[in-house]
Amino acid sequence: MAKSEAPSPTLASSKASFSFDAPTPGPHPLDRESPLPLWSQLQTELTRRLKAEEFAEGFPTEQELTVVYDVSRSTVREALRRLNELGLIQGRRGQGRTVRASPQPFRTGALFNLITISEGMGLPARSDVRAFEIRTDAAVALRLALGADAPLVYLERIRLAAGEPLAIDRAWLPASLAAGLLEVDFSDALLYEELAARCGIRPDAGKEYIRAIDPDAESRGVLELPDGTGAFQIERLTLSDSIPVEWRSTIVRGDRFELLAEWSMTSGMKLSGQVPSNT
Amino acid sequence: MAKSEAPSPTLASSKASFSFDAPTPGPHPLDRESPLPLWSQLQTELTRRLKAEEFAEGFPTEQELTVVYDVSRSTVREALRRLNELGLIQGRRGQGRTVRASPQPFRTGALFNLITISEGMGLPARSDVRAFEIRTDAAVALRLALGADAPLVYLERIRLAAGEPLAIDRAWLPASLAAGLLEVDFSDALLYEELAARCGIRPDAGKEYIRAIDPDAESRGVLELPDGTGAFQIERLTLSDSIPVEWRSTIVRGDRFELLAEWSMTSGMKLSGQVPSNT
DNA sequence: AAGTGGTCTAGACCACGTG
DNA sequence: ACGTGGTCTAGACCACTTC
Repeated sequence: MAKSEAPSPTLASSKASFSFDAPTPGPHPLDRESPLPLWSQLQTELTRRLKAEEFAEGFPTEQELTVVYDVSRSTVREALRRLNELGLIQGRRGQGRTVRASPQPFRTGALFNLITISEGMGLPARSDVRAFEIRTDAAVALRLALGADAPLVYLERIRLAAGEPLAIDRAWLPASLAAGLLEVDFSDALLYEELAARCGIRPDAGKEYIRAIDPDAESRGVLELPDGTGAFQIERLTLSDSIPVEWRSTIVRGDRFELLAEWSMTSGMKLSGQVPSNT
Repeated sequence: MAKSEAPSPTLASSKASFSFDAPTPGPHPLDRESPLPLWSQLQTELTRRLKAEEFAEGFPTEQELTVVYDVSRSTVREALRRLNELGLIQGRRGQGRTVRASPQPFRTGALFNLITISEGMGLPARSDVRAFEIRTDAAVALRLALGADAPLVYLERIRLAAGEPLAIDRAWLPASLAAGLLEVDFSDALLYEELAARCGIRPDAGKEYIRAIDPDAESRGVLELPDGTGAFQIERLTLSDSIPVEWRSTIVRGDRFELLAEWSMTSGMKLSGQVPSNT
């Protein structure tokens, strides 16, 4: 059922439109010349279509996907397995896969709470890009377990929320892994999404140091932070497959952000960020 | 290399010992008649051998496992994938798989990390008791879900670490529950321990708001906090059996304390406090 | 009976780390 | 150069659900 008698062109039917790059609806072809694995491309592609709500009338079967994207069933399953782990879809033997209502506010192991705190906070992810280039930095390279003069992709952004500065965000990534990011416009993109889509890197572990500081005059100016107000400094080492992929240092306005830790015997601990609820 | 020229019988070599059921060392055969998938049996089998520390000298390669257990590489990989997800082994392209040191000393739900942060921090819990009495406080009573003029046990302490001030700690508890505490000398006692011992109250849930502030002059004086340094404000509502038992407000020196959050796909999140590891 | 996902096989080539 | 894990293919049979 629900076979694609669709008006939109499928990939299998013809090669008529092979150079489409615009955000057209329907399936986009995979790039067999890309260094990214096919399953990774397929995962990104299906995530895109999920967000575009193209599967409102049911998720495709494995068989359909092998035909539409012209890959083997194993490749399809590898991509679907990851989507399942991320809580985006759900499958059952005999009755196909379904799109999950909400991306699970709280998945099994993979909670990205801390990662997403300074990455969006649920607010529009507008940013002011102050620097985006290749640099070297001996101190950062050390933390990334690289040589002192290793080239690094450096991205410095002012994160805005409701039009007002919320944080200064500085990120360094090994250029050997992340050079593919350089063409992205990060005034309106999420770093970890682009990292997955363009570099095939998906953070799976990390360490975060959270401190309370009194920011220097320059930071105060950039953040428009009033006197008598403090700030968080959050430094983060991000790993993927046990390999360091990012060092990040973020300064967050203390009057616009707080951490909320909830704990209970039964459900364990949950940490989240939010705008201050009182005082 | 490391082929098993072992004294223990391998499966591939012969069918000589087919009715072994005892906990013998070495590989046990899989049961092809079992309703359990082969990969599941293999996962169980490898977990058993891991616990028996049979892989102290290196984890077998995929190729070896296909031979020893007589299954396809896909089946082996399915089992290894799960062991990896559970954090028992770790693999990298080109250099084989290794047994992971410890499956993460990470208990399921009941970590009291945050609670113990200002309660001890691993340092001697010396305190300077500045006030300890019955009071009323309308704002605090509201948070404890009590009437505005309900009597509260109020305890204010300067927490010392290595003889230097670390934090100002103010705690309010309903006098109806905690009056039994009044005879304790809290210069050298832990609040939650006394609460359990004398009042039979054991916190089992809580909520903590963590903010970065610029402390006022009085707090700076008490904490001996240098200029140009920030501080944490940590407010906590503690529950026992869903009943509020404590409201606490703590101001912690930013130069002597940091939060460390560690996150991984396999083990979830862990939050702890420590003295800063770097600037 | 037909279609789905779950399991399994026997190959193949490649990227990476080490000798 | 070699062995490792990573990816990919083209099949196959089975268990389960729905019709």
